[in-house]
Amino acid sequence: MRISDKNKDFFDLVYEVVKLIPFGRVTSYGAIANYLGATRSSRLVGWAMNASHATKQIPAHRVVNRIGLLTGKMHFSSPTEMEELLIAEGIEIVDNKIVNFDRVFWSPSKEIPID
DNA sequence: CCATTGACTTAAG
DNA sequence: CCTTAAGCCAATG
Repeated sequence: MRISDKNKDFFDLVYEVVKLIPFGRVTSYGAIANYLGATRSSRLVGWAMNASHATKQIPAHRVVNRIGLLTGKMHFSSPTEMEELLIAEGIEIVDNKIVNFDRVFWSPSKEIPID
C-alpha cells in the first residue's frame, strides 16, 4: 500500500510511517508530521503513539522528540522499556537522551522511496 | 461549549 | 543548548 494515500486517518498514516522505521534507527514526531504535511501538528503524532498501544503493534520506541530525548518513555508498559528497546537496537542513551542521535536519525520524507 | 492538557516544534533572545 | 511565547489539534473534564 502506498504511504501517500490520504484515504486513511492521520493516526493510521502515522502508524504506517513508524512501521517503516528501520532497525536501529529513530525519527522525531515532527519529521513524521512534516512528512504527512502537518508540520505544526506534531503533537498529534505523539497522541497517535499513545493510541497505538491499544490499537496496533508499533515500534513507538523509535520515535522521540526533535533532539533525541525519550519524552514518551513513561507511557510504555514499564518506565524503562523504551530505553531498553533502543539500547537493544544498538542506540546509546544517556540521561534519557540519544547520544548518537545525528547518526541514527531517519528522515521519512528523505528515505522513503516515492512510489 | 469552554478550559485545560499533552509522547511537539519553531522563532527569537 | 536554555527560556518564553505562540501555534497546532485531539482528548478530557
